[in-house]
Amino acid sequence: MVERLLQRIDREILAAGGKRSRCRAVVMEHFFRAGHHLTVEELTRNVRTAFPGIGGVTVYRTLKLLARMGYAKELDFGEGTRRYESNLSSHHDHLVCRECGAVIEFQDPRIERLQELVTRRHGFRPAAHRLEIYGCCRDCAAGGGRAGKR
Amino acid sequence: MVERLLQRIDREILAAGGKRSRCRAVVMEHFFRAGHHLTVEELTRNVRTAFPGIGGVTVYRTLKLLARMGYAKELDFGEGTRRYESNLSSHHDHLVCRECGAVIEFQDPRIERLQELVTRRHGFRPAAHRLEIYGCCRDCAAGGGRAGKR
DNA sequence: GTTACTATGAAAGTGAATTTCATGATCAGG
DNA sequence: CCTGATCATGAAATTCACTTTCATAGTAAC
Repeated sequence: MVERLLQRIDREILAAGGKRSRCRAVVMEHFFRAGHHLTVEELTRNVRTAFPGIGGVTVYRTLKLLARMGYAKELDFGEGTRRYESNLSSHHDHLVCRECGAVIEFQDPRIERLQELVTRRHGFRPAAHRLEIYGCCRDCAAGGGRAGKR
Repeated sequence: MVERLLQRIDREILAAGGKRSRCRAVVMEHFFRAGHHLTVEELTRNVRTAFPGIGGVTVYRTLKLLARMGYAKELDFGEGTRRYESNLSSHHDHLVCRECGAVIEFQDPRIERLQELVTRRHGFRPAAHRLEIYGCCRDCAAGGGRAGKR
């Protein structure tokens, strides 16, 4: 599943004049296997468990490349550092807990539809949007609020 | 109108142990008089026309102060630099044109209501949200797309 | 005034992200 | 296989927005 995808991306890179590389393959594999919303630092840590020598710069470059190719999306929850997520699943928005940092994905076609209406009213041609709701997740609201989840 | 507001903020600062200052007053006045969505750099440029000597650091500090006091809101349209807007008008969201950088504000109670429903479904207690729709504004879609508007 | 603060701005410091550059891989074609 | 040509890599340097530091100037209370 992920293998198939990596092969496709590899072919695309080759067609564009790029070359295969072990490092990049490892980074991409970890990126697509990992859940979502990874910072570069987190992903670098993960990758290093399997490939200790890898430089953080390469992770940056690989994610930028994936973003340019349309396979990754850059997120910004206002933490001062970017997060990346695979762009393969369908569109969704984010609930971000300000207590523990948990991120819940959600999707609601009614919101999408309303956005259509709003943009049309302003003669605006929508290309993308981002909706983030910040607050307090169920666990944190309930009691302790376990830290360091995400 | 703005004078009244500035007096109120001044009193609040005094009550908190701060002191009056010419610089800060000028920055605040320009901030509240200017439209919206200013970067620190833009506001600094504006302020310098009336008060040439002022340092950018003071503008940063004043905006941070206003944000802490709840009179300003920090925005982030993913440009790599923050924008600030007065927090006095009612809640609204933003249409951001990727061609010319124009920002249109809009408000739709139906979107707010749907967000209520979504968060409740996830046991999430919402505190704030941000919705930005990126695309192409009417002017840019129509023809030339005048640059440097915003 | 005098004292005790706070505000200011130049310069230095942060931290994430990017670029540079010498070195190491990878590919195409002899 | 080699041999170039070119891309990929990573350490170090750079950039850029933003923050902090620190000596000086300003402001308020006495």
